[in-house]
Amino acid sequence: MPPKNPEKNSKSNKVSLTEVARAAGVSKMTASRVLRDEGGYSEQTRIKVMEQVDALGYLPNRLATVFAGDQSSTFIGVSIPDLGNEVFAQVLEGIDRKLGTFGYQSVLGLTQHTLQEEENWIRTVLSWQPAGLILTGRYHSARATEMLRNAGIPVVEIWDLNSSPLDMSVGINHFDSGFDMGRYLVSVGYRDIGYVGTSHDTANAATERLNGFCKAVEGAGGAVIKQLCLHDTATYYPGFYGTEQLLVSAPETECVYYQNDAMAFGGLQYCTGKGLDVPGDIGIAGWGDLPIASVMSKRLTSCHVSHLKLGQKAAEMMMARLSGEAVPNCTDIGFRLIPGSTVDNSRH
Amino acid sequence: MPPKNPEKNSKSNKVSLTEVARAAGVSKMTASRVLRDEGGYSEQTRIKVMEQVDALGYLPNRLATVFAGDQSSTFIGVSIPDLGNEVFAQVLEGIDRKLGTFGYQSVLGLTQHTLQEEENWIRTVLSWQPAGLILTGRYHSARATEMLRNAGIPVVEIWDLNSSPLDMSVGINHFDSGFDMGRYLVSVGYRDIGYVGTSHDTANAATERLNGFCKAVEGAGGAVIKQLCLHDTATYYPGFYGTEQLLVSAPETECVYYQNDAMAFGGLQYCTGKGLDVPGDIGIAGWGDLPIASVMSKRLTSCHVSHLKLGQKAAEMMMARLSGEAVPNCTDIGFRLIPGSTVDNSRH
DNA sequence: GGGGCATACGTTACCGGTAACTTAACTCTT
DNA sequence: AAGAGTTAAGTTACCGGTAACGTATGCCCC
Repeated sequence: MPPKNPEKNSKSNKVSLTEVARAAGVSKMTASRVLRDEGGYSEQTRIKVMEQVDALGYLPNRLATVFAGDQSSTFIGVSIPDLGNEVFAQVLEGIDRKLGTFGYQSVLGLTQHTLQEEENWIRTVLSWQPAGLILTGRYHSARATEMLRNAGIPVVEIWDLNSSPLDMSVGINHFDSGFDMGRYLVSVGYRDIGYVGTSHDTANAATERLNGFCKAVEGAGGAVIKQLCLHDTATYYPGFYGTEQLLVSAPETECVYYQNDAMAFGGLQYCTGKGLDVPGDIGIAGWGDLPIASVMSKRLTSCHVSHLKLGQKAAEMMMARLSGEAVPNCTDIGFRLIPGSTVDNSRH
Repeated sequence: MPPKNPEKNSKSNKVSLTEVARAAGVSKMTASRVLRDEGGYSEQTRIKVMEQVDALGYLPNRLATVFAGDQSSTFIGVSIPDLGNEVFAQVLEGIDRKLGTFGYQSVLGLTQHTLQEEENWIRTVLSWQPAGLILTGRYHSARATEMLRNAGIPVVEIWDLNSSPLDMSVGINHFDSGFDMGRYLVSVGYRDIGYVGTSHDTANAATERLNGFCKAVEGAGGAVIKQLCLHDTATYYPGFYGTEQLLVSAPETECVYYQNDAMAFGGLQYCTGKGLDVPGDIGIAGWGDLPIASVMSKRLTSCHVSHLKLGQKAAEMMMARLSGEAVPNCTDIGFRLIPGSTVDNSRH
């Protein structure tokens, strides 16, 4: 199995159509017609060819077909920032499952939230002639944008809703989702509010949520008294220690908004561990509505987005476009604020 | 951007090496040499070619190179059961990140824990001439096994340690990990023990953990009084309601072993919600050691496996093999029992 | 009974690169 | 000054399929 002996092994066990045809005593064109069920051959010939296909274990080389330009590939390049964040794993699951039902494959790229990584990946994946690309985020480097335009293949930008996408876009309006949460928290009576998130080297959806959040809070008479942007990943433990940092530097904080549910959950655990009552002493709100919420006795105040559906929708739009259907270039899958019980809605 | 007009669009904006060469006034062989930095051309020529590469936005077509058989592809097919399970997402993250550092790409396949899905995916992905495959699990259909042998490419089987793998294997011994937990639970004094997991249509690692667990428990004088195998996914909520079912049908249960941490966490939440003291009234043990454990005040009794490292190791073994290095065909990355505080180790 | 027309093939060319070989123009020897 | 070696190219063939076209039968029907 190891390719120890390149010159011997490189072609040794790969059976080509030519070999099948020779074994069956027909031309490779006839064998090709049989395999593609194209007609123009006798039943006898079909049987002869299929016998050899089975006997030799022939597997077609799709590279050759695509390369020859007779059809496009069934690759869809999919870029995702990271899979440590459960929501992105769900998105990818939705994408790949849906693509699979159409006989397409995901070629994965983890871009670690950086445009340079994304650009490098785009360059590589385009060289494999994918049928289309699904990219997380609306921001791309100038070179990436140029390559995408030149590629002439469908592109779906997911996550951030993008009213003027490169091609197609599906997601939610993160500014609005932050805004709604800000308005909600102030409406139930919070004034001094903190934020705990992580910093990235580039504008992203979390930043837009924060922007929307701040605008709503300040517009409604509250104040975002402290914004903590950790140089860390947006998971449980940074939420935990970030909350400690926040409460040390701003002990008057009445409520904390987190970049996502994992961080919020870390914060919740920090607070209860310190003997603080949530939401009596402090309110906690996250974003994303993790599956773990389904078993929590205290429902986390959050914002629900169907990540699986988002992925599925992206894949569906891609497939529709590839089959020539008209596709709206911008699809909002919506979100739903979850009041939960980690903020106190009876402060008034 | 949409491929509306097939005959016009199919080739329209894809610049080939021939066009670059013509524009630069050289033969395509010379252009090829420049792009591969092969030498045998003047500095003047190099500049002329590179100018045209930039001007025309030329991207090489790797399909052609691989197809011509001059080098192997940089695709690695990666099959994963599902991404809803956080541990598999971590494995995939480890794989893809490591592959990325070598310039390789993952072609994903979500096999939903079924051998038939896996077989179908293997057939398809092999037609793309991947450089190698990384498969989750040691069980494959007969046809899949045959295709894998014929393919003549490296294969890494991950997750279950496999002493006689198809080619290479990396993972842990799940039987032993279940065995250790069984022995531990009996050693601290539990006798009537329950199990909550999910059922699959095929033998898998969770089944082996259960087998090891039962053997240890029974060998040490305890009893697995009830095994609940839900027809559901192995996540939080099934752990929650599965625990209810278990405790209704076997109220004498002193301790519950779960298929994984997500289910165990669901069970923990069910028990505390019902006013049961954990571990005072009932013990709870899981498997996998989820990241969320880092913020829990009560550490879940579990079994730690470095899933990210598992993925990285799999990718490293693949890369080592592809570069011709000798690779041990079986690598145990080990596990570590986490006593935690959801079982009572002072019952004696 | 010969022209028209399916049917069942075979032949050729091509996709975009690269290996292997060839060629033309220099440079350097002896 | 002729032969050898080097440099910078160009030419040809090939990978594994498929589109487009060519061709040899057999059959029917006026």
